[in-house]
Amino acid sequence: MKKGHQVTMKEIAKKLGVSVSTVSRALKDSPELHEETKKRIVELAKEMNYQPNLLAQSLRISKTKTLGVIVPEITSHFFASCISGIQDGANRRGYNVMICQSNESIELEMSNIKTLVASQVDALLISLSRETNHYEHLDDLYQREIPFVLFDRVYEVMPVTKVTFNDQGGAYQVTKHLLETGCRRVMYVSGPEDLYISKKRKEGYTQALEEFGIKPDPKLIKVTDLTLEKNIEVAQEIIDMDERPDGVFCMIDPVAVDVLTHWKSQGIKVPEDMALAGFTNNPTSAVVEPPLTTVSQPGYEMGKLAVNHLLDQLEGLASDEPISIVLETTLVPRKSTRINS
Amino acid sequence: MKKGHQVTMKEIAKKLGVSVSTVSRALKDSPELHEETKKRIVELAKEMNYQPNLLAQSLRISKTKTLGVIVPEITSHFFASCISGIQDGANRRGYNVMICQSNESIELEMSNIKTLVASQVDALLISLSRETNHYEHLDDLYQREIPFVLFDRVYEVMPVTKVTFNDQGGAYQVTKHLLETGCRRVMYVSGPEDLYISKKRKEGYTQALEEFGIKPDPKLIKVTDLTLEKNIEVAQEIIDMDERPDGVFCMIDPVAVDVLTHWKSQGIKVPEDMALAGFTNNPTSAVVEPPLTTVSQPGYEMGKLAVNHLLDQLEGLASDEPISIVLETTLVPRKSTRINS
DNA sequence: ATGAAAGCGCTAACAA
DNA sequence: TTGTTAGCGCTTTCAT
Repeated sequence: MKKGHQVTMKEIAKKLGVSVSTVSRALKDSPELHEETKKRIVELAKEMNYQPNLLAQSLRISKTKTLGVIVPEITSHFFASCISGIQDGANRRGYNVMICQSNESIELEMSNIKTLVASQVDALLISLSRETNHYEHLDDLYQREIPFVLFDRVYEVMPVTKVTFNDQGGAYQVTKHLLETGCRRVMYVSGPEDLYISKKRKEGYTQALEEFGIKPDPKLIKVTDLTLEKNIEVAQEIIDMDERPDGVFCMIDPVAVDVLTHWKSQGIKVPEDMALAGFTNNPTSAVVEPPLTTVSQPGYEMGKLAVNHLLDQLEGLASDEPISIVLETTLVPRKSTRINS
Repeated sequence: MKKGHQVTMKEIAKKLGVSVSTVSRALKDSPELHEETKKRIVELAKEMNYQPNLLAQSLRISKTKTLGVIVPEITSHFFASCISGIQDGANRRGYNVMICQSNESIELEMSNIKTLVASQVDALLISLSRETNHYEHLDDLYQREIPFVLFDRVYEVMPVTKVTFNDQGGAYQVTKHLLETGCRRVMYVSGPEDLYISKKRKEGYTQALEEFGIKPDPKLIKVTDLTLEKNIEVAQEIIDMDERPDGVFCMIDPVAVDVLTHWKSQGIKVPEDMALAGFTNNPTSAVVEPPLTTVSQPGYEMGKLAVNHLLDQLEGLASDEPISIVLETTLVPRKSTRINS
């Protein structure tokens, strides 16, 4: 399959009997040109449907006006929202975006970085894979002074700009909500314990308990690997407990949805038997029965903020000093938690 | 924010006292080199962490090994799945992918095409925006011999490769299912009538009715613009009908979910009062109460097929003749339709 | 087996 | 006001 020919400056120049530089100047509206020539060139360019070759341009000025984005999973609604925010923010400022997904694999994450760097992206926005537990590839970027920011799934000690949610605060809010609506034995269903968000949300959970004078009970913490099977296993374990909790806070909505589904199949009533809450505000959480109390994390905003700050830095509008941007979350109370009065 | 320096062939050449061409040859493992020189070069390159500048390479060989993708909405689960399939397929064959979303706007669609073409992508995969009702921008691509395929939202008469689902077949399946489970007054809730899928699914709906000897009744067709408000309005109109349908097939899941939610709030029981079915098999359709009967469209497969055929064409493994690939859908019966026996 | 040179399409310093 | 020249990093003939 052949590819059609693209009009170049050279051709325009030849047709008009001027030099390529004149064409170049005319096309970027340089003031030092004769109005007449400029007009002729611009008109012919339009007529011939000239499109600049961004490749050549980038090579020449060593800037691609392209950003690389790496997310763990494009099909996750949250990350899709982030991407959407990044795209919109980038486009508005004349930048393009190359998106890669790591599929939660550190290998792919590293190879994604490699190709994006080879493609000469001006900077990167990265959300780390679940598997990522060593950070040479990030160190390498840092070493080579390739600008990047981390968002949502960050490596805390990396001295670059990081954009995160106040996970602890969100977990605090939702746990407090459970306590305020009458729960006294609140359980936390955590994801893998080395995950940043697992830890942070646990901290918020503990904080709320302590504020209510409740001593955290290790029996009231369960861990899932986030697979459907394990989620169901955990759901069943909760049913089987001698002393069941009266409220359960799951680290992310999908876990809560799986738990809910299993419970319903086992005749457990939510919130009457046990209250249930999630985190993230996925679309599904709103449509399950009963609708799930959760914590909303605006991914679109996160993406937009991250890209805007990155571009501010790139373009010298903001200091290069790495900063940490923390977005607040909001509690979304729904029927899966008791509306006590 | 400055960007770090990248090692070039020139530097390697200088360090080793050889020419750039020799380095180039060594790095692509040309057979006509002295083994010894080759080894020295390759080793030094690795040591210096040399990464080829894809920009320069692309400019030279006029191939970027990059594909452009345009989807209406990245946050839609279906399109995210398509993208995922496209990415995986492309990466496996050494290609990168630049993704854009049109936000269902023809303006953005056109400008996306423009930037992708300017970025010299080797080919495009496009799913048209809802707004797209004229096609000069596609004609233009065609004229300029820039390879592209259309997927899911296609322009039927365009002589390029198109990948679609058997929408008519899917609609037929689900309507037939409604009829087989006892419905006799089956309604079709359509999206905007100029949409390709609105039409195709209506055809399948009509076909099933006719097969059951039922004459299509214009009163049993309603149209929504797919907004929440209009969906609810339609849901209420159905409730208010003198002669209600006993089964409703909505063109896409989100509509069905909105209808279901509204009905539940009005005390309508599904499927007892009316059966309900959707199309697409969105994640939400599985978790609503009752779970929604729907038709599954594997987006990942669609993306993979589309990209593989495109690359086959690009690389001469398949004929350039445009073909039409039609994927079959599968009925996913759930509790929102009566399980009659 | 290796090097010199040209050129991909563009920009920009320097000349004129 | 415009042209000439060099060069971004790479590949690829053509010499040697």
